[in-house]
Amino acid sequence: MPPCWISLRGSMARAAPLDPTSDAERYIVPGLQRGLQILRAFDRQRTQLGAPEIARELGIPRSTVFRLMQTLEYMGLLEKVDHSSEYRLGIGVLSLGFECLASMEVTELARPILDRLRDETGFSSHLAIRDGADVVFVVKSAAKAAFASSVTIGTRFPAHATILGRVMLADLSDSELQTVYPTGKLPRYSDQTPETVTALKKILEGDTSRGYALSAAYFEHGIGSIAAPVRDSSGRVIAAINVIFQDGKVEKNDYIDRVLQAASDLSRQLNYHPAVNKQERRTG
Amino acid sequence: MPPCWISLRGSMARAAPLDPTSDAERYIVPGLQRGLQILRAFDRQRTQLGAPEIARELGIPRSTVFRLMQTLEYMGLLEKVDHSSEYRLGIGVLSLGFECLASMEVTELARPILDRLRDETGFSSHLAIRDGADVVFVVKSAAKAAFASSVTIGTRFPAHATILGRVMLADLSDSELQTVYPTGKLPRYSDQTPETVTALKKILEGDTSRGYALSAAYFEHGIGSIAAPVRDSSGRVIAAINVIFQDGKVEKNDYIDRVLQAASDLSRQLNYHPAVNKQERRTG
DNA sequence: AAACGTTGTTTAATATATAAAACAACGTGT
DNA sequence: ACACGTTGTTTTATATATTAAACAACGTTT
Repeated sequence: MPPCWISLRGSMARAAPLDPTSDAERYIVPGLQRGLQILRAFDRQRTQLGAPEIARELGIPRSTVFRLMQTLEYMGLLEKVDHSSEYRLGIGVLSLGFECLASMEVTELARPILDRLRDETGFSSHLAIRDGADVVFVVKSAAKAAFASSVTIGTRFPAHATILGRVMLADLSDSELQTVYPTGKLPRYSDQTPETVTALKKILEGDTSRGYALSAAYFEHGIGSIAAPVRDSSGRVIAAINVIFQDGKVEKNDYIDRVLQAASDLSRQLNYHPAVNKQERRTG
Repeated sequence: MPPCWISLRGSMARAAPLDPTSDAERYIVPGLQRGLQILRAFDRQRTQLGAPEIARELGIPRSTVFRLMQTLEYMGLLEKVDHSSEYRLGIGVLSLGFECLASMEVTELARPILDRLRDETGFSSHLAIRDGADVVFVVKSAAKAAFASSVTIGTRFPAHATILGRVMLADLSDSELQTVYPTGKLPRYSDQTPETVTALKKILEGDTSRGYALSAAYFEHGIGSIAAPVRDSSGRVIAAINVIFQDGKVEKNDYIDRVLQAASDLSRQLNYHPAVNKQERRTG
C-alpha cells in the first residue's frame, strides 16, 4: 500500500488564516487560496472528487466550492469526469508544473548525468531538491530492471528521513536548521529515524565528513540508497543525486564513487569550483 | 529563436468574463482566475517576473496583483527570487501537475513502450493527448543522438498543424470537429498548413485510411514525424505516439511499422480490441 | 540636489464574492 | 408512494475583497 506521506500538502497551508492581523498571512486572497486547496485535494489515491466531498474535507461551504470548481474547470485545471458530477485534474495543470521544471537549469543538465549513472549502476537514479522540510523529486532516470524506482516526479518525502534529504540538510547551518524545524521534534518513520534535531545533527556530521550518505533504513526497510550533494557556483548544496536498490543485495561501496562522480559532474556544470582540500575520487 | 506558440495559454481564458450573464462564464471567481493567470504568465522565456510587469500585461491593478502574488507565494506556487522583488514559479506547482500525470494510466504504460520505440528507431518518441485544438506532450523519450527532441513535457502545439494532432483529430466526427473549430478557420504556420476545417478533413481522411500520418511540413520545415493513434477499450483515440527526425535524411517507410506497433501495443494494454477488418502489421 | 519615475506597501470607500437558505432533481429505503 | 438524504444550482443579504489613492523608499535624470 502506498504510504500516505507521499502527500502533496507539504508546502501548503492547512488552515485558513486565523488572525487577519497576523504577520505573514495578512494579505491572503481566500478565493485563490481555496481554489488551490481544491486542486491539492486530488492525489494518486483520490483521482476524482465531487464538490460535496471536497467541501466537507476543506470545511468550505458547498456553494462556494461549486463556484471555485467551476472556475477551475473554466481555466482548464479541472475537467468533468465523463458526464458525472465529479472532477479530475485537467491537463492544464501540466503546463504549470513543467514550465517550472523547464525554468530550472539543474534539471536540464541533470538528465544526461542521471541517465549515465543509471546505465553504470543499473539502479534508478534521481535528482531531488529541498523545499523546507521536504525533499521533492524533480528528475528521475528509471532502471531498466524489473526492480525500478516507483517514485514519480513531484513526489515529496520528509527530508530528515531520507538519504537525499540528509545530504541536503547537512549543508545547513544551525540557525537554518532551526528555521526548517522550529519545534526541534521530527516525526518517526522507522525505528532508525532521528527524533530530534540534535540527533539528526549527529548523523549529518558523519555525512558531511564523508561527502555522501548511505543506507535508507531511516524511512523504509529494504530500500537502500546512496546520495551525494550537488553544489552551485557559490558552493552551497542546491540539490542531491541518489541511486536506490534493494538493501542487502549489493555491495554499496562499489557504487559510492559513481554517485559522487555524477554529483560532482553536475556541480561542475553549475560552475562549482571545489575547494583545495577537496580530493577528487575516481574509480579504476 | 523558440516559437511563441509554444505557449501555455492554450486552454486558458484570455479575457475576463465580458458579460456576467453569459452562459458558461457565469460563476467565475475573479480572485482564483486572476491568480491562475498570473501563474500562467511565467514561461520558458520569462522565468521571473515582478508584480508591475504582470499587472500591466494582464490589465489588473498593481495592488491586486501584489496581494494575489503574496497568496501564491504563501501557497508555495511562487517564490521570491533571491532578495529581489521578482518572483519565479515555486516547486509547489510540481505537486499539481504530476499528480495529474500520475493519475493518467496511459502515461505509466507509455514510458517503456516509448523507450523501446526510441531504442529501435534511434529517434525521440513522444506520447501526446489532445486538449481542444491543442496537442499536449505528456511523455517523452529523448533520442540519445545529438539531434534530440527539444519539446518538453507539457508543451502545447496547434493540433491541426502537427502529425500527432492530425492523428487524433482524425477520430473526431464532423460535429466534434465543429466544436473544436467553431469558426472553421485555422491559423497557418507553414504554406502547407490547412486553412479551413474542410481542407483539414481531406487530409484526415487519408490519415484515417492508412492508420498513421506522415511528415510534418505543416508546422515546421525540416522536421519529419510519423504518428499513430492510441485507442482505449471503447475504441476511441485517446492519445497518439510519434517519432521525430530530420526530414529528408531518413527513409520513412522503414519506421512506420515500428510506430504503428508501439501505438498498437499501448492500445492493447489499454484493453483495446481491434476490429476484425483491422490487419496486424509487423516487420520481418 | 531637486524633480521624476519606479516600485513595495498600506489605507479606506466601494464594488463584489461569499455562504446560508431555498429550490429542484435525483436516488434509496421504508 | 412517501419521506429522507444527497447533490446541482440559484438566489440574496452580508461579509469581504478590490482598487484608487496615498505614502515611503528607492534609483535616475536633469
